[in-house]
Amino acid sequence: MHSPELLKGTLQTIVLKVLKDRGRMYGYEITNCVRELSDSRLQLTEGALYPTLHKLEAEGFLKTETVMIGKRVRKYYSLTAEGRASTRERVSEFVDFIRTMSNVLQVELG
Amino acid sequence: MHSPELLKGTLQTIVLKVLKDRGRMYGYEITNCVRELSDSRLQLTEGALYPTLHKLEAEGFLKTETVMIGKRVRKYYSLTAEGRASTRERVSEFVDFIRTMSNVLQVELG
DNA sequence: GTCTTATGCATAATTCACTTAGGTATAAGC
DNA sequence: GCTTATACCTAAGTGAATTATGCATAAGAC
Repeated sequence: MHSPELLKGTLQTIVLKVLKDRGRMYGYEITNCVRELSDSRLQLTEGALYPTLHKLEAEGFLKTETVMIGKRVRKYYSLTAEGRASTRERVSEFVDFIRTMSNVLQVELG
Repeated sequence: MHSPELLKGTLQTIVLKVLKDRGRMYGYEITNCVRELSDSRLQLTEGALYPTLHKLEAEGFLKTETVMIGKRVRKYYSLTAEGRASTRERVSEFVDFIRTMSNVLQVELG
């Protein structure tokens, strides 16, 4: 696991990007997806994930669709057009930030 | 300027690393140094910098030396042995975090 | 010669994303 | 039946930042 401090400010970007790459997903699925993509280095907590999803929805970046699986509720999230635009922005902003940081810290990436 | 959210959790690492690279520095100098290294993309605020320096000193990572320049006080900071070890750790942790993130976000760096 | 900018330190109140800690409920494995 | 996995949610607390101050000396513009 990484120092969780570093994750701050990147959670929204992560959520938006995996939704962009995979299309429709539900919360629990996003958690597992990120854990796999990160080789268990990133473990999204529910207390962080669900409020983030609700916020992104309230801001118009995500839309939802609720499905019943037997008697259990499952809430699928997907990007709106605005969400796709925002994802592009945030990812490129993140890449730019990394370039800047690697300059300040004098480290090589790639 | 970058979205300031991304900076969270990286300030200590930045301070430690520039001190490692440049040796003795004072607060105001660190601010300017980081601004130059980042092409004005990172602007450390005093309200964040000074408390951070004090904290790192209290934790034994930095030591200080106060010098009078005319009638003005200047407080130089430099790394302790522990500070150097911690810097190595944090920088490599940051690089590792970036690798993980580039995997999750499916972006190419370098 | 005074007015603005640069130098240089510092702290206090507030914000906000996250952690921690709880709560509810169904389904599957053993 | 008991534990684990699935699946949603919220509330209190933390802590690193922002924002807003405050103080003081030195330099440059004009």
